[in-house]
Amino acid sequence: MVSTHPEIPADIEIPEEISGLRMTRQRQEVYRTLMQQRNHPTANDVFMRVKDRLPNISLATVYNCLEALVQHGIIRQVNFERESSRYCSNLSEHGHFHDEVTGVIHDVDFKPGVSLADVLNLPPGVVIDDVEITLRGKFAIA
Amino acid sequence: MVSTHPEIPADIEIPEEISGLRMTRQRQEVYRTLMQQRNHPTANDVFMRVKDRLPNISLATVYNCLEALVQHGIIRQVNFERESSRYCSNLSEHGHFHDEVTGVIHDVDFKPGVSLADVLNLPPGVVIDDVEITLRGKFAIA
DNA sequence: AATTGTAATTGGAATTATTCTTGATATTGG
DNA sequence: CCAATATCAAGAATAATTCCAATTACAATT
Repeated sequence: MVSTHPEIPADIEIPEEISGLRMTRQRQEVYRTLMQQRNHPTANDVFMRVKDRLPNISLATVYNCLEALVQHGIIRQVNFERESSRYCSNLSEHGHFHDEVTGVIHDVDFKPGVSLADVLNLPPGVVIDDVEITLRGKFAIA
Repeated sequence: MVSTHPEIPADIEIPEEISGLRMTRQRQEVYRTLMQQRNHPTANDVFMRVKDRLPNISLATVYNCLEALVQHGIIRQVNFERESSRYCSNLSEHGHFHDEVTGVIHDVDFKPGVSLADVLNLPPGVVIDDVEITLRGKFAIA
């Protein structure tokens, strides 16, 4: 099943600091946007949305904030082909299904209890730090 | 196990036409390079290598050739994060393991008989056209 | 409260991979 | 052979992202 996100309150309480990262106003707003807008927005999408609350924020700052959040494991960066990076606050390990018709990206969860090693012939002795699973396709005409 | 490639002869016989694509000299050389150099070269890597045989070829032509070959399903284009695209003549369905230490990319085969649907909770009714599995990690210190 | 050092932000310039454009060249079908 | 079409080369253009230098904010001391 596609993961459904729990309802996100319009205003999220964001702590002063998350895993060692100082949460400045800009970072808070970037993070809040990603919590609320779970459709994998690009940096520019986030920029436009955050401007409502911080009209003076610059795109470079949005990039900086996104990078800082990614570095600290607070959000995930997702790449599709050569398109703009997208960002995602869903930290649970999951893949992405990219609907070729609508362009919408759906999170796809792993079935419980499966491990990659069950599926792939990994080189012996590897330690996997990160996995990216991307599917492209369409919905069958009903 | 990591897929090993069969030995590639230094000079490969390349037909005039592959799956409807006219194999011009430039496309032949680009393709030959990918057959011989199986370490997932970038467009620029291919360019530099092909120049030995076709000194007048341009980078734009290499891009054109690569795109034509990808469109006709003769090679695969692989993306890692936001890096330059890489190209790959291994058409069997496989994933990639990106060694963070050395930068080397290893092909990773699926275990026989496994299907993605066994592993992922796909949205009902989807038709998957393409799968991309990318792992990042390192070799454990022996 | 002022000071000092560090980190963050801004705005614009720079970079990089890739695509586009245009005119020249080659190739194929009639 | 000639016309139509496809391909190529060279460089310009583009788009996403990063870099840079100059402020600004913040935190910890004094």
